[in-house]
Amino acid sequence: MESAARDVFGHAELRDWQLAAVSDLLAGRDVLLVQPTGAGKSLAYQLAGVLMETGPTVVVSPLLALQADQVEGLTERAEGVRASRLSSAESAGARREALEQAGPGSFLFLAPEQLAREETREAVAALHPALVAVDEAHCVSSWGHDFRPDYLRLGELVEQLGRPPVIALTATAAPPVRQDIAEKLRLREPRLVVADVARPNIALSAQHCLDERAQRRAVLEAVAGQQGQGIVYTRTRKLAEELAAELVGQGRDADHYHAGRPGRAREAVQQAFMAGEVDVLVATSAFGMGIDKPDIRFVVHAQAPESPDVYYQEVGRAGRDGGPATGLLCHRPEDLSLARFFAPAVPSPADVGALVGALAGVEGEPDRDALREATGLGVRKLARILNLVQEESAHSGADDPGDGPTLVERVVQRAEQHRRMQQTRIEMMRRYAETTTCRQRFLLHYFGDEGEEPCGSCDNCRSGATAEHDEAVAETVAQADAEDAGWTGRFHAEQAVQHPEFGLGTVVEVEGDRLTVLFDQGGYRTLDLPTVVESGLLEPA
DNA sequence: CGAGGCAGACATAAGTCTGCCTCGGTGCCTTATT
Repeated sequence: MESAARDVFGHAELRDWQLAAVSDLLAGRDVLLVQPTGAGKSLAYQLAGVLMETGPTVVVSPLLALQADQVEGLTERAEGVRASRLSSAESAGARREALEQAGPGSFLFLAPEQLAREETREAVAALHPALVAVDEAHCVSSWGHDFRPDYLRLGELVEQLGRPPVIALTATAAPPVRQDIAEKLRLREPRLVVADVARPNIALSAQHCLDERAQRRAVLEAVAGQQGQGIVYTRTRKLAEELAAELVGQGRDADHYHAGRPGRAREAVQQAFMAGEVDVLVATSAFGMGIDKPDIRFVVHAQAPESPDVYYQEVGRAGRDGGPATGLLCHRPEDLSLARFFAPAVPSPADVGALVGALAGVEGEPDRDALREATGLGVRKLARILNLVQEESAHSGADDPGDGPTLVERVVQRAEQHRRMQQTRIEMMRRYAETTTCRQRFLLHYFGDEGEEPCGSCDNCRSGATAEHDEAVAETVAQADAEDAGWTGRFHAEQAVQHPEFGLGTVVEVEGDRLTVLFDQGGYRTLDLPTVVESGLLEPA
């Protein structure tokens, strides 16, 4: 491994986790790798790929532009390594050539939609791939459920490739996202390699705004006080354009980026930002995936995003070089209404029933055109419901038991559960915005890290609010102990618990007389500890 | 879920108010037209 890293990639040394991941893959074991961008995540699958002797490596990657970058980077950096892309943008000739040249040690990049096409999948399977890498694997969880449903099929599709070892890679993933990835990709007892998620050089802060005008003013003032390059994230395209125009009016080199701009303009803006010609990029969530720019000094959110997951991913683009950086969230409660609107809708029992009916008696992979014909559902809705039905069938069978809930009911419940999870993530985002304690620590706990030390650099730590909060918590506990209240010390972070309504869960955080639990069924919930203990609601599982 | 635009009511001038409607983020892919 080390000589291949040196000879092929020019890397003198490998990190321990890279060695561990590669040797697991070579031994045939699946890996789930959670490491920040720039840490050398890609090298793990690339090194394993060149060492595979029986076939090529298939890399599933979400964006065509990202695939192009990866292909280019790999061919340039690695001595004598073949890499190509398979997408709708390639001519028939280029596709044929890519498939013909894909031998052992080479790399084939494609989107999940390509693997979902029978023709492509069969051609790729015939190459007997020795390894599958799923890059930006959080997309499985964040996009699979509604936006790009083929992401949810990856587990099944990879099995049809002969099921070589699979490595899933992502920069950030909270525990339920990790579980979702492992489940949906059908990973087999994967080795979990998780990096320390702390980013101590990013000074976090949040500002509550009373109305839209105050919110804009807060953003513009924050940017005016910043040196170096930065990103302003908005939730709508319109706001991105307006804020960029105002910044230009103030004499800043600003521009805007969103999916509504023509492809060429997007490319040009991104390049200008990477080259340092644009100071402030005002963007929707369209900007960022695959961006590895070390010297972004600030990330300002002009509106609150839909979850701490998304927030940390976006704010985490600041200060990759380890130098000082800031992350400011300008928020109003109304921001989250947009997030609620965007949460995937629960399909109606009638639609689910129509699909379940149309599926009756169908063997193997159903013909989607025929299903659309039979149900009258649109492509997207159909894909979403079909995923839910197949998930539920795989989980507890497609047959309706005599007395239990029917398949249709179970599918609707599954969708409701997913929506509930999403809603509680929104609620956690609200709590982050409004917290009076250390923001870094809040996020670390959310991502499953137990550290108790405050960061010292966020707004709450600097104002003394964290210290005040921690003192009050300690006092509450001390007083309860003095009164022998009986609820202190009963629960701790990471502990498995059971709730009569929400089912199994894991304690995320205990703060004095409140605890936050992540439930499999109910999502994130904050409970009153004395009540919980008194009524015996929560049992250690 | 909430913001913003528009029409119409109200009432007699250019304004407010109400109700109704529409819109809002991420990207593959395919196919038809310039």
